[in-house]
Amino acid sequence: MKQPTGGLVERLKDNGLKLTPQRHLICQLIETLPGHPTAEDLYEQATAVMPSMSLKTVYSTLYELAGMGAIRLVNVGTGGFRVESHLEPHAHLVCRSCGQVTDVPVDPVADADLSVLEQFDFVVEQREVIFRGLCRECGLRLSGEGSGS
Amino acid sequence: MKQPTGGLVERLKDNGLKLTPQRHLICQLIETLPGHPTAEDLYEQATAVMPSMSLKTVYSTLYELAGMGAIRLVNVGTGGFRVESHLEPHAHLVCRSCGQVTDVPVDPVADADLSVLEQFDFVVEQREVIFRGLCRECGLRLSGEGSGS
DNA sequence: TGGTAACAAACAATCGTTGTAAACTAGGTG
DNA sequence: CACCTAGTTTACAACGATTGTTTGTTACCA
Repeated sequence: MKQPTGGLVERLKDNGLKLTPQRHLICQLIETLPGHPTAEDLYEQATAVMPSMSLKTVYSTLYELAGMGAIRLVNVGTGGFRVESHLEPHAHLVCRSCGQVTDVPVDPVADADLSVLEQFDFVVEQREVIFRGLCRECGLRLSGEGSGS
Repeated sequence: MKQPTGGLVERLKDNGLKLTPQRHLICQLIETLPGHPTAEDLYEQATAVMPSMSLKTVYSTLYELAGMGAIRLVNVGTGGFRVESHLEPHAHLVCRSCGQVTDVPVDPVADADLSVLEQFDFVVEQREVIFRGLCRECGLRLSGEGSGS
């Protein structure tokens, strides 16, 4: 079994989708850009290389990739979703000031007793853990502004 | 023992805000409506009683209540935020088919070792756990449609 | 070579939300 | 009581993110 680490392009083809230049570029960008880009981020980067790229194409391609499980689209409440290409279970830190999203390579729910869920007859397919607060920079900046002068 | 005004109205007054008829109604609705209403839900219910109610007033009041910590506004990725008047730590079940949000009275992160967070210099103020999947009704409905018994 | 199906582009429309400015309301003052 | 002021609500326009529609454009096949 090959681990599709950088295999977005492969995944597209495996799922019967054509590898168009637009899709190729979007896949490359997803694998290249650090952090959790938004659709808009990808669009900006894409138009720098391929000016004719449509924002609609970015959205369509993201939904195609998400539909085949190659990426995840997460909504952390900062307006718009973000592309998650790192699929192992992990948590997110979301800064309430700058909106930055950081991966925490730990699954806080892993050891939890989830037997309570059974009584809800709810089929869990995915879970999401978000820690909201202030990142280092925003913490320093805000406390500096507040007490300074 | 039903509290006629509930706690939200008190909180408003304690925070120096006037208890206008609009705010009173919104507070009542929040305490009355089951589940996790959206701003739009509240607006619908409110206009049924007070037709002049503006959607903007609903939003403003919600942000005022949230600002004083009387409610929480959670975004579970179903478009728009939802009002959470139940503030104890708990998780959410979100159905990917019908969008229904259900409280799970358990805090799966409670026992987790969060010392990893220290290395990120991130001040956690709040946490959110979401289980995504299919609720009972949607699970039955979809499997019924799919396999056609 | 023309036909066809998949795809991308342009652009308008939609949804949830927010900004603006005008209008209203309650309480205090003479 | 008419008037002032601060806080509040309203109508309405605007906004950012996303989606629908329509019209090309492209690759491929008989």
